Amino acid sequence: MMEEFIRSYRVKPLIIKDKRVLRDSYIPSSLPGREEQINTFHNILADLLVDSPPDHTSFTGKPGTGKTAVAKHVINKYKKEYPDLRAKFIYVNCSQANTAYRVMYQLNRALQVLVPPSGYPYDVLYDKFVDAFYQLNKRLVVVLDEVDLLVRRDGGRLIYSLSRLNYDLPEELSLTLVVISNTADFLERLDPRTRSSFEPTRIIFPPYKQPQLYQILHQRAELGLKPGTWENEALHVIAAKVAQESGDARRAIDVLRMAAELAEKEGAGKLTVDHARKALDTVNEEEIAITIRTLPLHHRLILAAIAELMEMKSRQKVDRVSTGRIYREYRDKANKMMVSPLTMRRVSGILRELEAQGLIEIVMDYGGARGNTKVVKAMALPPLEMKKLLASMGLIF
DNA sequence: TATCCACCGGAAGATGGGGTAT
DNA sequence: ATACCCCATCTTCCGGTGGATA
Repeated sequence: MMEEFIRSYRVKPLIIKDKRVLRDSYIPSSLPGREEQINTFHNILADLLVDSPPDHTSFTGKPGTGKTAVAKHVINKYKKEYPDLRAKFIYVNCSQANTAYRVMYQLNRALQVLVPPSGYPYDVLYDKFVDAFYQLNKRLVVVLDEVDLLVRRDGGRLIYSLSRLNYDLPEELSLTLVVISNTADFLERLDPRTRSSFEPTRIIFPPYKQPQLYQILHQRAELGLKPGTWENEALHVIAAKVAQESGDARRAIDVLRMAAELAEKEGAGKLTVDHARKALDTVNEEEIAITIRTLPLHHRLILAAIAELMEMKSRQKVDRVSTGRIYREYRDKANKMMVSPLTMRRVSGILRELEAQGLIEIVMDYGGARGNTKVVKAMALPPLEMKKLLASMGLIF
């Protein structure tokens, strides 16, 4: 068995030419279906060519609609074509830098200022950044990717202070913000003060349609797989399914990679429709397993409680899986494990977190005299499988 | 039309664990 | 050792909320 395992990985790849191309972090030289967005953003930055400040810009669209790729693509182009531009581009991903302090830390680092990653007063970092900015004497374009994660904690104070900064700057300096977010209403959720000093040009990223997804997959296959090792029909199958469920190019590319790996492992000479179909299922389950594995203890306990109740519901033993019902089930489990349970307020919040991670589906139930509550409508996996998965991670019931 | 259920979810504060500077 | 910083997570407090019911 061990030998078999080793052999399967020592086999010389027959299909995959360049694995990096099959990852979503790879940025190809052209982005099918996003020509309009590229054009718009390109034109906004064109102000830099006549040394005037570009407008603030916001990118909005669901995950996997090419926002980050377009931003990087256009910026790379400027860097390459106009190396002497009196401007500097800074990219910050707010999924890691999700507080004002950490963003400021990144900005300082980008300007070669060394500051500690924590422990300092925020104002000191801000002042150091402004000093370095003057010193640099170039226009700045700051990209804040996944900015919703920052705004959720910070309430937009950083965006406010960075956009306000422009009013104090001399003619030859400017700071342009490019904010990238997954939610369309993120601008509306900023506080009014911020919104009046920060009015970005909006670029919208609609989900990919099937033909565009096919083009994207075809492009990746051409670059990442050896010639003649795939059936075009397999790409069509992936494109069709993904277009129908989400239009998420990242997922489509993940599925393609998984399909190629499956074909490779089987020793098949070609990536077929069958591999595509199998990959569509596998990717989903694996993602769920990974998400659950990284969940903190109480999240898991709550998920286990939900699985328990959902199963009972399918046997008509429970009529609805509501917050209060979940809470009591969870509390019992926690007590049994000698863990002190969290409060209901917290559990209510965790339910929203589990929903955001795609593990459960919630609907509000306005039950009149029965009161209002969240009700779990569905889980990402059937309750029994969910229980099995949780049990395999050391949670015993 | 007032009441009331069973929660919702914002705000603010406590807690504890990371850090720097002196 | 002491006095500051930042920050994620959780608790406490509490004013809503939609619609069935009286």
